[in-house]
Amino acid sequence: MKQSTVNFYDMIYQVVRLVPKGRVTTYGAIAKYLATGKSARMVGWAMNNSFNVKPKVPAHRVVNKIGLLTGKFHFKNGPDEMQHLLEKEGILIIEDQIQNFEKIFWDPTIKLDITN
DNA sequence: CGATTGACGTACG
DNA sequence: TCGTACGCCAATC
Repeated sequence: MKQSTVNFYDMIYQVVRLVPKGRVTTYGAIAKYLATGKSARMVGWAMNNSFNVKPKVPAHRVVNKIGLLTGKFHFKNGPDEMQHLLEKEGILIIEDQIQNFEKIFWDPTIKLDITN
């Protein structure tokens, strides 16, 4: 394990934890925020490892660019858990796709959002 | 050590 | 508008 890689993952975890309740962000947004640019895949890879990290990361608030719950199958509690958690936060999901995604989307780059 | 895969994203047809 | 191809970068096989 290289320290640089650990640091990279740690940054991702911190960003995900900053996502407010009832809001979601995307892998690409996080990757861009970390200046990794096109390496959005690495963000997803970090999420996979996030289950082994403490405190645990709310990975259910991270979806792909179109607001699709692509990573729900990776959840330890089962794929339905991710959608359930999001719905519990007030997010409506239909066919694994977040409704009003643009409205609840939280960009880490902004991070100062007033709409709350 | 080389080939394959993957919780993504963009480009192209 | 939808499906396919390719690029990124690390981890795994």
